[in-house]
Amino acid sequence: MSRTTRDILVTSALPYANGPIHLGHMLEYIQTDIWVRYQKVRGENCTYVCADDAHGAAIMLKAEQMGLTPEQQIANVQKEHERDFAGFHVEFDNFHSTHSDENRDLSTLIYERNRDKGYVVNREITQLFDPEKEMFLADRFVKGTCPKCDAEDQYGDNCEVCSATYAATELKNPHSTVSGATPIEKPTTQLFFDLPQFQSMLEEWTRSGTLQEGIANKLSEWLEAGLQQWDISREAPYFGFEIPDFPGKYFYVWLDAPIGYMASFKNLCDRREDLDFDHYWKKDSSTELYHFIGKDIINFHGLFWPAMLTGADFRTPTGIYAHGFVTVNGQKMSKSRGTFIKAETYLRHLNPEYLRYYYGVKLGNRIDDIDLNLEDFAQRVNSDLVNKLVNIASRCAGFIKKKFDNTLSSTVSAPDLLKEFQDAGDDIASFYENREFGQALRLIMSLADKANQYIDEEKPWVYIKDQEKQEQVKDTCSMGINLFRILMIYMKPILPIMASDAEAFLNISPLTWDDKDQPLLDHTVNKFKPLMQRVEMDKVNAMVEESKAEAAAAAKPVLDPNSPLAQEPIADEISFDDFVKIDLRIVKIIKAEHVKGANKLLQLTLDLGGEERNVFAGIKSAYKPEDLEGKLTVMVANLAPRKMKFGMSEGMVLAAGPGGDDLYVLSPDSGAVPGMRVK
RNA sequence: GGCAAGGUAGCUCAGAUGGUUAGAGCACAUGAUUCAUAAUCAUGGGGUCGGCGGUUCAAUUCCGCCCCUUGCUACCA
Repeated sequence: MSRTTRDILVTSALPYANGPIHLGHMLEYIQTDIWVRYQKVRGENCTYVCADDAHGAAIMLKAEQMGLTPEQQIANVQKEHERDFAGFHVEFDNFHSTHSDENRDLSTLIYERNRDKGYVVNREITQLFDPEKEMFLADRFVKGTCPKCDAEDQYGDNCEVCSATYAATELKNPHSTVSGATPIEKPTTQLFFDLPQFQSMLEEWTRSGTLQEGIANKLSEWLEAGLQQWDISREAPYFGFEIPDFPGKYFYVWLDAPIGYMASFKNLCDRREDLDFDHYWKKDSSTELYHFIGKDIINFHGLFWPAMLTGADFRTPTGIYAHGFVTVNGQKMSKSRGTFIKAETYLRHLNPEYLRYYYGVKLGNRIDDIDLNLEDFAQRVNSDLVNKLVNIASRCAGFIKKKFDNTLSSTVSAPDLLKEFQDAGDDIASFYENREFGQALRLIMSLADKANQYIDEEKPWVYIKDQEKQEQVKDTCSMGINLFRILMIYMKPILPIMASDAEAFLNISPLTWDDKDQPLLDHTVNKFKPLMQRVEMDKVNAMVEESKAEAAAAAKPVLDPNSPLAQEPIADEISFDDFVKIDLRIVKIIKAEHVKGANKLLQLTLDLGGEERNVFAGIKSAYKPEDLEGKLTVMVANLAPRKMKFGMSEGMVLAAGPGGDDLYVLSPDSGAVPGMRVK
């Protein structure tokens, strides 16, 4: 079979470097990875790149909240992201970052080319500005009362109660969610990408036929409504790339995010002799370029991105493949229900190939949402993979080992069946190619059923008892193992680890698609070991419980490790009755003096409003006696007297702080007089 | 509000340019079997295909209205 090898470049959307990967994200990376592995097992020259999306105000603020620089923040997150992807066997050829030299260069290049062709215009607009934080506020950072229905605490772009949409400047009682300050309106000059100039180019491009129907519909909606200019600049402070000829302004994160695909590939090309950047990205390139994305970002990839590329004389994508969202047990992922499951949490409990298989079963080439029903997940995986697929090898391997020295027979006992399995490869391949993974798997599993039926009919466990029929049993089981081998070729994009374990069992080099045509004859295999354990519902439930606990813990504000609360957590709850036992009183310090021989103590004479108390306080390191005399403070008046080395202490004054010179005696607001109870 | 997608057996989903008994897998029931990780094989029960109305000889499939779910509604990453 001679055919030209395809040069294919594939991307998944860049995960935002703001938080952890969860099972919703994983749908896309698993979908892409399956498709890429399919291309590779078919022998195509397929490259899969991705990167962290590292820019934007949200990341800047998140870093600030964590007490980190944005660079530290994105480095930490990238490490976690790469770990999680590897955990699910998502095999990128390169995983880079949008905060990289390559991306800066390419973003600048694309910007400058578009600018020089007149696709970038300046315009003055009015935006909300946080006077305390001294930054312009995106809609999501402004909250206020809905101008339509008066619902409180609504975001700056639309109301979650009456679902009205409006401009942030229309909100009543707006406040900045960053500082709490009332934003003011401030004029600013911004750069706009002149998208309307690409109207006809985009109309043509979206009708070119390679887009999914759902995407084409969606895009034509926008195209019919008329395109608007796109604001591609943001004001400092902003974490991103400063615009070369516009100091103080930065590229909007969505400008440089898709360019991150190119940057990641560029970064890889610089390390790989066989990959040439221009070959893939030049205008009219013969290579294929596919972007896997979620349905929420169709506009960026279907309108802005091809327009920007065209304006900068680069090629446009061959295809944009959008998928729907993940629901869990039929509902939106929920932190309180424990169905907002992080990749990391899943991996602590379950085998990643379970999820790869289940998502595979659910995935088609449409934009429908996908439900992860946990009961169904466990049953489906167990039934299909363990009971059905692995069972074929498992039930044959025993005979081959015990009776035939692990050696397969030299003849094919059911050539028609073998041919059926081989011929199905074309249909399965075309399902994979068209991202109809569910249909591919349904076909594969129906073949697995046929293999089990075949073994059932041949009854090796009966004939093994008949000395005359030994060869027949060997043929049957060899046949079964060969059928299993073909199925593993077909499953390899979905289950890479099980495939490699199967290769070890079969004692063969890594399987490729075309190996289906050559059965294993007169070949010695290795000892069979279980290739997959069943999903246990207990583990699924434990994962959900852990996710619940994580969500509850995350709901509490993140504490700076140096904060007082982190140093000394709040003590166990007490009742009001417990509290009123403590009699706190305002006192006046009428005399304060050093204690001879004491390192830490000052001796205070306190006026309790008619009664005097002698109290020793360990505050010498922070206060001079003369600074204290005449001050009002608070004491515990009913504390049992305690005999100390230097005399009797009749109570205790209240102070805060860790100690040393970091101590602060409490003082009441003016007006309080000695003897008043504090409660 | 507008737009889009979806609402088919207990669960997850196929499917039909309108036409004989609407399909699959899982789950369930019965029987067979015991080689296999309590796996496998055979048979079976189960659905007025979201609701109402219309077009038609005939609609779950076309049209209209309604209900429910999800998403989008461009300066939000």
